[in-house]
Amino acid sequence: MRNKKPTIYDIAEEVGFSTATVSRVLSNSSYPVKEQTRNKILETARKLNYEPNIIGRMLKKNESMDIGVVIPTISNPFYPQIVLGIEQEARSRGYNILLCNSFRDIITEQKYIETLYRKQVKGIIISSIGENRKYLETLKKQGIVIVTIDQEIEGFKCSKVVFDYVKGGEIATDYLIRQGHTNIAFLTSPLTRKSRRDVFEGYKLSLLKNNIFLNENNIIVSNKEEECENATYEFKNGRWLARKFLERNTGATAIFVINDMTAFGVIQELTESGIKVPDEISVVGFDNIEISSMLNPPLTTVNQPAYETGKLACQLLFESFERNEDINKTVILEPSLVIRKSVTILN
Amino acid sequence: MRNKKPTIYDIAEEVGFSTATVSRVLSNSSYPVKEQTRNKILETARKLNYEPNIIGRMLKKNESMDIGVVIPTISNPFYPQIVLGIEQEARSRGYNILLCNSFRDIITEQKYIETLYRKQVKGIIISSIGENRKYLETLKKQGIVIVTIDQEIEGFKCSKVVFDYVKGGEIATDYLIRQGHTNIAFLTSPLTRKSRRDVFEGYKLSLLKNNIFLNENNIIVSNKEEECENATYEFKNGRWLARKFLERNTGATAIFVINDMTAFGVIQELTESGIKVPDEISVVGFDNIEISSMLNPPLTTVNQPAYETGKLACQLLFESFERNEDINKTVILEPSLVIRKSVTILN
DNA sequence: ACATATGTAGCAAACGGTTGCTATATATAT
DNA sequence: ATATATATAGCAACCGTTTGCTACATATGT
Repeated sequence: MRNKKPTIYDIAEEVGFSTATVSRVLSNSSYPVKEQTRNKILETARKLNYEPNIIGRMLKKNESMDIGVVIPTISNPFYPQIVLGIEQEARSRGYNILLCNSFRDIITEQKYIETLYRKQVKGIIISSIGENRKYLETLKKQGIVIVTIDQEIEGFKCSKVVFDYVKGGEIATDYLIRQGHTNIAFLTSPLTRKSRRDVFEGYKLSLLKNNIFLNENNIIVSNKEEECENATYEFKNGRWLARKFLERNTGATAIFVINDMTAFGVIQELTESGIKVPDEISVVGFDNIEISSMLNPPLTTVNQPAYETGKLACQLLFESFERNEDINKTVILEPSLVIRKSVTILN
Repeated sequence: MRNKKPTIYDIAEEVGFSTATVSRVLSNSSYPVKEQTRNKILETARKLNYEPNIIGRMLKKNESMDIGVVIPTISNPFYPQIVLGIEQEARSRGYNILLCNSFRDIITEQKYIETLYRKQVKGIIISSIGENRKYLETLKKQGIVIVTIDQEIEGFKCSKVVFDYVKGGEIATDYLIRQGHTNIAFLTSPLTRKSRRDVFEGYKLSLLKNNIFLNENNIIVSNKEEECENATYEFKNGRWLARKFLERNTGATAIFVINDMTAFGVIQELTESGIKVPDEISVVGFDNIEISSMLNPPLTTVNQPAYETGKLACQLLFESFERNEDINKTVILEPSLVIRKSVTILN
């Protein structure tokens, strides 16, 4: 029933040459082999449906052609784009990616890193919860290249693709102010992550710069600890935040929401409460995930180039591979505002 | 700079036992080893930061703990859910997944399958374009388990998770008719895939059953060949279809769209043309991707359980592994209608 | 006391491919 | 004719683990 997969030994026997020669032909080595011999080997390989066993090759060369990708969850649409960027870049170099959803759970993340290590990946691209620094340091010492995306790991030296969250928060708020809004609410999930604190920082910076007094009542932070970065969860969180917002009744004319997914929830809650976006309240999000343009109204938001992030991270990885050293380079991605239709101009 | 990773030899030398014993301890073999010896080995392993080299193990045992997942593109939100289902199931058994985006391109798909084969994956879960049957048959003969999802491969025997698309098309149309709609348009991307033809079949079946004459003008098929199953592309396609629909002016009061992503485009185009959904025109989609509930209005759609699909596919895979034979089982997933707010009751 | 089971450990051969080294034949240079 | 370079091929060790087989010591049964 089950054929054994052919090996170079089978081919060697069939053609009457040694496995050394067969290997050299089949691995495109630069080692010279007589044209006639080469042809005979190639032909036989084709005939037997031979495909090299990468495991054998890996063992000998002591490196895999896989790179590990650790993200919170593929279910949040921000991450698939990153993964796509990584994958495209990796594939063009013959590498594959091992996908790991950590759900930002320390244990899960740690287990995955361990597995990747055992699987001899050459590198890991990770959006980490940050608690596994020690472990990652061990890997790094053993020659595995680490690149962080989305989240930095405090006190850990490695290549990283970072995003200027502060500036992102700033330009979004600046924009609202330019449209005449002065009473601007800030709705966010818990500020447990630096990226969120940075966005908040940008918001405050903008207010300060524009001499607008920060009304503490306008800051609404969801209290529940987020279980995982799951699209539905964030959406519901948005609805919760919007309800709180309505209760507070601060007279804000605009809302800046920590991310698009949450903003969708905010908008839906407002809409269902009979409040029109943007006519009565303006909303701006953060991330610019693909569907933000498909919403009704299309969401004005801060663009965080996910695909680019993945692509760059992967490029940094390969740069390290090629130079055969840790380059510890930091690439900073700049935010930009995508103006759509969820913000109105105040007269 | 770069430490060499410790191997069982290092440990064997350190503790003064043979690699055989070390291996037995470190791989949790049932082979009896003296408690004292075991402890000494475990301790040393910990001290040296030892992690087994999976490549070596794989080579010896001749099997990897990876399974390949081939999907059109992770950027279409339907697929991440499938992938998540697969991953969760795989992880619980200690397996990892190698992610491959084929973009439904024959060559890309074929290359990926080849790579997976070389990487000695134990199984492949694939939503295939179907042209690589021959190649997959070779793999199957060599003991690699194949499970298809989403799309069947004509004439290829293997386990599959299929979805009753015909019924899906039927219940959606039934529902519209029950709400009083009799003039129902059907908007779709090219009917190159069986799943789409099936949905169309269901639509026609429902009309027939309800004695409603099928108006050819109500069938709108986008002509452009789809470049890839990309979210933005499908969205734009929806806008194009809606424009065509408006031109045709058949007086339809409801639109059945081939998938949610496309439906978003339809809704946006209608909205921007000043037509209110669902007040003036009802829309029902297909897929029930996560964001469908977040749209404005929330989309009434046919639920295709993506996460379940992935999970079941993975279970079928493991069933084959365990029984060590091809089980060629077919699991049929039933559609259900998710009623939200994009359909109005006609008086 | 002897035979038999059991506990504990090592030897060495795999797994499939790569590659440094050696060997021969042929070509080129002197 | 001799020395040197090049083309072509094989031998065998190696990558890190696993495991069938062997070996000895101890325990158990009679």
